[in-house]
Amino acid sequence: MPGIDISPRKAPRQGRSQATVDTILAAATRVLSRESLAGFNTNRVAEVAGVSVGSVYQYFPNKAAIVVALIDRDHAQLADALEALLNGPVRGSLRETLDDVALLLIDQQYGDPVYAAAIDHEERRLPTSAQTHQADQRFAAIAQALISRHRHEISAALPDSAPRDLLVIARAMSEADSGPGSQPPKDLRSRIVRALLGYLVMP
Amino acid sequence: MPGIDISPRKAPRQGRSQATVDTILAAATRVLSRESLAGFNTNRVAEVAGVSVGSVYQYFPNKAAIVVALIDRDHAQLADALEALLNGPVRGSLRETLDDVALLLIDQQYGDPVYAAAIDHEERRLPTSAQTHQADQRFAAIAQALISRHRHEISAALPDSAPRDLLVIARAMSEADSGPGSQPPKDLRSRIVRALLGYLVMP
DNA sequence: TTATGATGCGAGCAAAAGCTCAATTTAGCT
DNA sequence: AGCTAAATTGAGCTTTTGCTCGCATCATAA
Repeated sequence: MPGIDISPRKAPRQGRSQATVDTILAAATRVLSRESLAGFNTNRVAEVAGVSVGSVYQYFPNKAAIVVALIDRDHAQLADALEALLNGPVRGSLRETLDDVALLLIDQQYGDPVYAAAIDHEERRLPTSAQTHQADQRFAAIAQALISRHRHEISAALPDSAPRDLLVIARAMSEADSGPGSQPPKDLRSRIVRALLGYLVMP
Repeated sequence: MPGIDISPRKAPRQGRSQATVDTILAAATRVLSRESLAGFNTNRVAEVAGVSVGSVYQYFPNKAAIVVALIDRDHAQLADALEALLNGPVRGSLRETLDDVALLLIDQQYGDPVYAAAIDHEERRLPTSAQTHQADQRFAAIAQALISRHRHEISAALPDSAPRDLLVIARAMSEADSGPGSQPPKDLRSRIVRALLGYLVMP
């Protein structure tokens, strides 16, 4: 089995085809949200999108590529939100900033739990696109900026992989046991802050 | 689709059938280890085990049940190892104990990375068996014991879900980017300890 | 208008894989 | 030996689903 090739088949040139691509991605989101991964197949996506399967495969070489496109979109959105947070007008303490970050991640996870769980799941299995790599670098830079800004409150002997560790910890805690329709535990936000802050200030 | 039923089909009564069950589980482990989830199917498991598919379905109602059996086995082994650690003759400081715990988790993850990744992946998707629930309770008790024993070094205002958080954090960090054949980063162990200890001592 | 390429269609092919079941063999017991 | 139930077999049924391809339609420019 020669890996999964997710390189795009063709780029949309006319306006209507771009609209088709958007419709397909929106439909894919809806299918994942309503029927989870179990109900996610290309025929169903086409049906919900109101286009034919042929059109789907005009722009996506295979099923995986659709999901990767969703992953990339979500990553970019999250990176945007985090950057807006860090570069925004109000700059609070380290704890306040981590609190905001935690809220962002929780919202993303619990806003559409079934969809988020499906995406999380597929993220581990699918090949990483160039855009995914790009988003990862943005995440690392964001964490690095946060660390630099508050270095006086933070352990001097921080591991090199601290940025990545922070993301891993925060995401894992957000994802842990978020079943369909469940509300986030009231103390989840403070627990995430505890973990992140604890990691950072440990001497 | 009424969820996945993994209740056992029949219990082996004779010695040879117990051996068959063991052989099937061993084969399933090998298939996951060598060919990952992509190559994991019931026909292949039967082939590697040297039995017929029919025999597989004599004891496992469906493919998922095979994986759940592996998950339960691994959880039980891990809980055994952790209990041995905590109840063992040598009782070190909190940091030393966490260091041992981290080593255990890393060994489990990197000893057979492809297998471990596959199991981790399926764990999120499959229904939890009674045994899984039992193992979870053992994990919680282990963490609780650890916390009680070192409560003088630990924040008094620890969240109720601290035991679960510790496990989530430690496992997520162990699992993060362990590709096939890769060695664990030299500092992974200390980073896990940093995260756990940081979470526990945060005031 | 007409030529050309882009876009869209959808029936259906082909492969994969989960699982069944009627027939057969083996083990344990009297 | 003879009987019964447990255990095993494996060809193949059935369903699912990713994906193709020949044809139709639409947009744009000359």
